[in-house]
Amino acid sequence: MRSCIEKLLQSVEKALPILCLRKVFQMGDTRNTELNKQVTIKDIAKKAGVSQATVGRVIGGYGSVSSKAKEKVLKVVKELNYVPNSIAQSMKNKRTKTIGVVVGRFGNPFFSEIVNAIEVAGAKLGYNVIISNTDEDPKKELECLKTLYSKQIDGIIIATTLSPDTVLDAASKKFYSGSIPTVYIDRELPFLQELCVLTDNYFGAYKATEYLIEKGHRNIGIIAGTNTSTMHRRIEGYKRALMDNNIEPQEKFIRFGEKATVEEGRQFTSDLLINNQDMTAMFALNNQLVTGMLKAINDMKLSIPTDLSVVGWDDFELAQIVNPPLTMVTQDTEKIGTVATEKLIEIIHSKDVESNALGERRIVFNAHLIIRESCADRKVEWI
Amino acid sequence: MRSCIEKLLQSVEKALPILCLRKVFQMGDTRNTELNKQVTIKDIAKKAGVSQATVGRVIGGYGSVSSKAKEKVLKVVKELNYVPNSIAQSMKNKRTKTIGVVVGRFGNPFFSEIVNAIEVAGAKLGYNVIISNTDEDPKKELECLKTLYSKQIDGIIIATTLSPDTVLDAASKKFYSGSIPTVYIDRELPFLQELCVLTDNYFGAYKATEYLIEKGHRNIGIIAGTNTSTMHRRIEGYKRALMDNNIEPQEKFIRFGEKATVEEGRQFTSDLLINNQDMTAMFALNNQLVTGMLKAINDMKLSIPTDLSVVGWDDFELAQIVNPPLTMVTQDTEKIGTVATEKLIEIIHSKDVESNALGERRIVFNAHLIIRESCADRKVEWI
DNA sequence: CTGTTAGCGCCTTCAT
DNA sequence: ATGAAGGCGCTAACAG
Repeated sequence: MRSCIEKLLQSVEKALPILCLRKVFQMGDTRNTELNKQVTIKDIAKKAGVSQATVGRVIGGYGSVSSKAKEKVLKVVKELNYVPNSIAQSMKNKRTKTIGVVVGRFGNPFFSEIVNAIEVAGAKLGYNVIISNTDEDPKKELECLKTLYSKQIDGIIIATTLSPDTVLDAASKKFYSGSIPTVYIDRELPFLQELCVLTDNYFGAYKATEYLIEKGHRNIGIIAGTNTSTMHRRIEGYKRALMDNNIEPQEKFIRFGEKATVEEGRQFTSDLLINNQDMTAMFALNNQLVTGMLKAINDMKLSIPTDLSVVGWDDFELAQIVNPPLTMVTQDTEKIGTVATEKLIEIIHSKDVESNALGERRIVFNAHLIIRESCADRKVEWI
Repeated sequence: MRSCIEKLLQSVEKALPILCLRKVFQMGDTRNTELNKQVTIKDIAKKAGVSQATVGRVIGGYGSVSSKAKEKVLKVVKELNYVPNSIAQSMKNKRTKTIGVVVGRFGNPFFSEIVNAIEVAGAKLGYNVIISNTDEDPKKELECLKTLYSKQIDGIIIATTLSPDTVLDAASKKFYSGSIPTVYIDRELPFLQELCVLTDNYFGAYKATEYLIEKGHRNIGIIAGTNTSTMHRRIEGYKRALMDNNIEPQEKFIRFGEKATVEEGRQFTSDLLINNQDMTAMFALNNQLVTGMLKAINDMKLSIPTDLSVVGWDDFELAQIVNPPLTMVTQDTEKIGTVATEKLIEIIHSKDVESNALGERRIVFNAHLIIRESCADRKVEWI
């Protein structure tokens, strides 16, 4: 039964018959011929026996053209398979119909869902999307913005890695505010006037913490990461919920990482568990941290929720079918992406017309607490 | 404890002090002023008291310039915060330093991981990435390609939604082959000569099926989707493994969907389970189908691997910590993305120099079977 | 209704 | 070492 490799190789070869190779070489002939060279408006004009302007009118659908000129042009357009050169168009009319998206890491499902929504919403309105990873590094972020700027994108959607207390020099500020339509997502810089589309992080964290408190937990660990408004607000919500219930927040229950990675989540969790025997619940503040947390708990052979109650942030499809199903705070990534895109494009268009700005400063969506089975009641005899 | 909403609102307001608003309005002044207008080479030239050509030489780093002219220019460049206009550059030298990526859906982690790798590899080599979703629709795919083509991208990486037996008319073929450097990923069209970077799907499916057979399973369900070479090869590998072990593949154990979504996975799984009481194992051929399969199994209150052994395709971080940890076929998404990008850019550059093509036809990576605990031994008394 | 023409910003040859 | 000038492909104002 083992090592049927020879058989395998045979069938692999069979699957791609030699015939294809021949075909391929024939096709090679079409390379670097007319098909390959850009067909321009000039070519159309020459072949149709009209002026470039007339071709432009037909293609652009403005001015007036005699029906037979139009017909001729359209015929040649089809014949030559003409596709307009957007670069030349952009050169002329100063818009590229392209927007830039700048996030920490595209592989992060939270961002990839948002970017997916951005692409879909953008495509619907005729815009393409250029993506850029910053790896949560402010220097890289600035580089990305410069590149996008030089590519003359019409607008930017950014989940900035800058912390809310950053001080920007004038040269950098140009790339963050005022010179090009920009919408911030997920994280906001309070010193900028640009629109920000995000989730109510404070309230989401508040609700989740309150829920754990209602279950009788008082020593609740929390792991966070990235020095952003988003994480700050979540921590604030957590602390506030504790205080509103007469529990003093303690730093020993809080871990705050650099980049909020899976590995940080793992380390922080085992760290918290080892150093706080009295901790009965934990809250991980993003999807990567949740994964890390679950790994650590798994490694330590603890069971949820018997040994530890657990709440995560950023729901994922499998959260409802793992054992036990996880209680999670969720945000609507699709909505964030869609609304950010639609607003950005509104701003872009309004700029065409008059000044700009919709006056909106922030659009905030609710975070939802989805209660499943990862939190146990804690009997509190000693209260 | 409940409805502390007033308190919440108060703290929300506190968090964004009114001071910020003032600052914001001051900043508003910088809008639509010089900062906002593109600074061009002409502006630099005028202010530095030299010709445009000299500025070009300094910035482009070619020809020879006197050191004091150079100094003057660089000073003004910094003063005016000059950023070159890539669009104009592209116009001139016919390359945009941008590549297009066309996939079914970015939200799909398999693709988002690949695209992440593409972005990283591309950025390293000075290329930006435009993304396009096709939603697994050939018509949309062609539209995407046309748009990208019109944007004069330097190359394309595509996971085509076309099935291997598609017949392309000449007009469409232009967008798939021969006119612009193109690298196919994950799925290949045997009638094209372009490079394809992908996983050995046949062998991966073969190994996984063989593994199940070794465990004593003979009635193995399989769920697939999207009419692509990828899925075909996986099904072939599965069938071949069965036949090599004297088991006749039966259509009743196979389900093949349109788009390989979570929902299809769920339906197919419950369908298979209901109609085949003798089925003891299942194999889901991509990440979405795996999720759907797990959902269905969960809904039917079956347990893995006691009631059903299960193998999935496309590993994810949580697969090792769910209960039970899942046995999975994995592919190296990062490598696919990175290699596809590097090869594409090689092709782009080779085209500059002479003809083109590296001669490579396909780069195939191994699929790995990661054995965890989702498959049970099946005692086969009746053999 | 149609053609001519002047740029968009940058590159680059040619002449000085 | 430097400046003038033409042109990439398209748009649109202007003239016929």
